Amino acid sequence: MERATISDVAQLAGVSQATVSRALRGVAKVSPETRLRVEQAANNLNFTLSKSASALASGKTMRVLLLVSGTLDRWFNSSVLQGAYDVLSPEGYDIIPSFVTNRAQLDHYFAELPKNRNADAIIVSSFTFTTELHDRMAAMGMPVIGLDSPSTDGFDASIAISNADGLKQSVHLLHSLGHRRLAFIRDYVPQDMVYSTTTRADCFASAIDALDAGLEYTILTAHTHVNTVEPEELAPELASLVLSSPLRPTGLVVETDELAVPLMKELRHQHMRFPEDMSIVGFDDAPISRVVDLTTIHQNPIELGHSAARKALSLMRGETLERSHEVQPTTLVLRDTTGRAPNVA
Amino acid sequence: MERATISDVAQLAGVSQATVSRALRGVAKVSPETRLRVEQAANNLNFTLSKSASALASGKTMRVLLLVSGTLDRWFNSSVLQGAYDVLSPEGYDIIPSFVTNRAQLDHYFAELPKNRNADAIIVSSFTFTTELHDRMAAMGMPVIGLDSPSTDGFDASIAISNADGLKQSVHLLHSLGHRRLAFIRDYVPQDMVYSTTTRADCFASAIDALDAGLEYTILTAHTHVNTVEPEELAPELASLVLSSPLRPTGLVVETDELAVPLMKELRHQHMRFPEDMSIVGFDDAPISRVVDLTTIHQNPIELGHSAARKALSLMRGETLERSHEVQPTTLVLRDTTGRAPNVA
DNA sequence: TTGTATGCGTTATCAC
DNA sequence: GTGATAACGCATACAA
Repeated sequence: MERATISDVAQLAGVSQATVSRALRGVAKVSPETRLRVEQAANNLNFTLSKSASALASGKTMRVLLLVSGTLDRWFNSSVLQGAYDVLSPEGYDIIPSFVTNRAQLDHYFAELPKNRNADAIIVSSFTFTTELHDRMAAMGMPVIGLDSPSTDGFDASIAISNADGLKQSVHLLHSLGHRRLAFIRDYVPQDMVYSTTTRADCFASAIDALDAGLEYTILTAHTHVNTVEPEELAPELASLVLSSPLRPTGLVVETDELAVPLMKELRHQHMRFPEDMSIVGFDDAPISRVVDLTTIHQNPIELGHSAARKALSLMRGETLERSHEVQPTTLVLRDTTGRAPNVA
Repeated sequence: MERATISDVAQLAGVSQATVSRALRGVAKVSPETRLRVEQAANNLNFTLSKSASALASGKTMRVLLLVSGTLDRWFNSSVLQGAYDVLSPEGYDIIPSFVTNRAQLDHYFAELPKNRNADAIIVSSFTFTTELHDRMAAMGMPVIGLDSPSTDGFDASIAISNADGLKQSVHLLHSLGHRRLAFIRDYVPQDMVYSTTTRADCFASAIDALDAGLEYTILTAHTHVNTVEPEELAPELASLVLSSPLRPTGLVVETDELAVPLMKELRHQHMRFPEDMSIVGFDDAPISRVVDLTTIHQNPIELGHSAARKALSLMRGETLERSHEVQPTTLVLRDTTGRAPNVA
């Protein structure tokens, strides 16, 4: 009843350890008959190769780390995981997910885990890095793939979306609908920020400046960080920020759908109608936005996961990527929460 | 620049490999001074233990498998993952998630992966098992923890929720609100069913029978399986099933919130008002249900993950659980989609 | 195509 | 409390 080892299989098949190893992995030259015999023997003994032993002997762990910012049960993160799984799993790789929510945890993660050959590559999602961290990653001795990172610095490869494009699309939409006073809504930005979504506010401002159409805008920030509470708990505060803003914005752009939805709900409680009184644009095209017919900027985190995983695969095989750093386009999804600006003073 | 091994550290610290191993793991007797010296040496060399080597030598892989039914980016599954992570990660365990969506994949999974000592335990979520699979699991040589499984058979431990209680609560609620004709809505149930949610229809029927209050009911099933399409694509079909049912139900109980939300939206397009014309109860209390104020049955998959992980931990340590198989209660969450039955013929 | 021999980096069992 | 040393189960030159 003890689990069998490779030599048990070898013995039963009447061949050497080495041949069993070759046959089972389908590499090198093994005659069809031998292969068959080995496979049958392995089957009889209920045998599969030990990952630990293989890893030790070969130097490849067949594991890739996935580090995300924020908990694993968030839509974006779990979708990235699913995407990475889609391409890595068929190739025999295990994915080891983990997450951090602040700079301290991030530092600790990089200080502890990856000094060693405990994985063949790491995919790092949605972080803003310091140059110090870049150096540390570069010294890690394994490919580091960035996903949705503001910079490509320190990454061997990366896949990102263009927050700038997305925000530009939002701004242009609202502008063309006649809105002249816009607001960007976001949650609290920690000093030790690690989230790349925080760059969206800057993109929003840049888009308006670049448009140069005389639009006024303001950036409204909640006091509480959304990761410490549920998004809907921020809604009252955000709503009051919007309604009490001296600018009286008619066009709202929100950092994420997750934030936009409860905000919109709260504003409706305050008798604001969308899009008659106000227009609102989210970001992400998360499933929730379809439910409430929210106009938003589409991105596909599963695809990001695919892309990052493919880059990881190539890098692990020692190939050189023709395009190390790529950017996925974002698209504007028009639904029911945007319309012509109201005729107000 | 080559990564250091334990002997490099030993040399630098002026001790033996064995002592380094003991010191770094904080086990057995090592004098404080020695420990300090070793730790400094390890730090200087940027050294951490190799998981592969440790696993091979010790026989413990420090890995636990998490097998879920359905993709990893679904709310329930990613929450379970997060929960398991919360308790396993601090203990030094890696979690290796994977998923299957049908019986064939499930069989393949069990045929391939776990014959071997590639993990110390496995958590299996939301499956309906055949006795054959039970036997296979029992023979796997590692603790098997069930999560949300209809039966405790074949599991060394398990944590579940009471679907029966939840459905009973739904039925009683609708009954006490005066509803006399109920319908249970679900998506297509594959022949080779692996999802435990499919048992909910049975619970619904049993609850009505047990109530014995003369309620009439019907069970409405979509033709397409929700895993092959987006939930909202099923909405039109489900809505027409509801509205064309000869029973003319006024109280709807839906298998999951994920299904209830688009159904309700579609029914509203058909001029049904909730709860004036109809009442609807979901199941899960997924975040989406809060957004649309759906009355539903609450469960907490993160807690399930915690519980399963704790059981796994104990089992891996060779402890005997005082309560191997536990059931978490479900609670009814009243929101805005349920009300008194309409006064119709 | 197949077999032999060595090493991968730890842990654990002994001694001391 | 610490140091040798033999496993652990496999991959891979190198031979044959």
